[in-house]
Amino acid sequence: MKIIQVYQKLLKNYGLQGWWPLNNKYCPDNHKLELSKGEIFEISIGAILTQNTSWNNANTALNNLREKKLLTPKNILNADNELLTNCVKPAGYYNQKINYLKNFTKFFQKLKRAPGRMELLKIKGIGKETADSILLYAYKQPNFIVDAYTKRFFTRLGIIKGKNNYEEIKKLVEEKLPRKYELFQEFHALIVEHAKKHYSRKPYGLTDSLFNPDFQ
DNA sequence: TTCCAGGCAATAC
DNA sequence: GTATTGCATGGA
Repeated sequence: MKIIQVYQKLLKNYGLQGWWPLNNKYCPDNHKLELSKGEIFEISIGAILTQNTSWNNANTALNNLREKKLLTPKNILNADNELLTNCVKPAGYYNQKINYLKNFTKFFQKLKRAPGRMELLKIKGIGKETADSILLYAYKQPNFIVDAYTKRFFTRLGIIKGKNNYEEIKKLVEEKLPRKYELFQEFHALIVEHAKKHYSRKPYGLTDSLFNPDFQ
């Protein structure tokens, strides 16, 4: 099956996902909206908080920060450390994440334009997936995000085999699909939605009735 | 109780 | 360059 067909099948089955959730809401018309600087910051902070953590846990932390008025660059950097820690705690890895948040925020404060991927990757705490999440959802750059779900799902479909690294998988998708951010946003969100149901527990994909002909 | 979540950096080989 | 390990909360 071609990659574009995988996307079409997911879209037909689940519909538009409207990522990234902002202020506890998904935005189906996110594609058209011009994001404010505050919204760009919130998406970026959320991308860091959700590293290897469920969105539910990350979102609790995000709401804590919002409640304490810490969802602005200035206030995060001036925040009392104990307060910041308590806000971030539900997201897990809080000792690391409060520093990751500060590192990104210092970078963000000086930013006058959309960041480059390389610049983001230099920040301690921003790896490939987080950088691509920020670029794709906050800055609407056509970067495909590769995550653990994507690797499992594509492996199961036979799209990738064995030891593909992040950049190879990313390139594969970006070269085979129209380079539009709207498409990459929806595709990634759809993969996560589908994979949550069928690729969370080993053996991965055993219940994947949508893509396994044995179930049809 | 065990397993896993929208990873990353440091370290070891 | 690839493999392993520590980081941590909360839900299923």
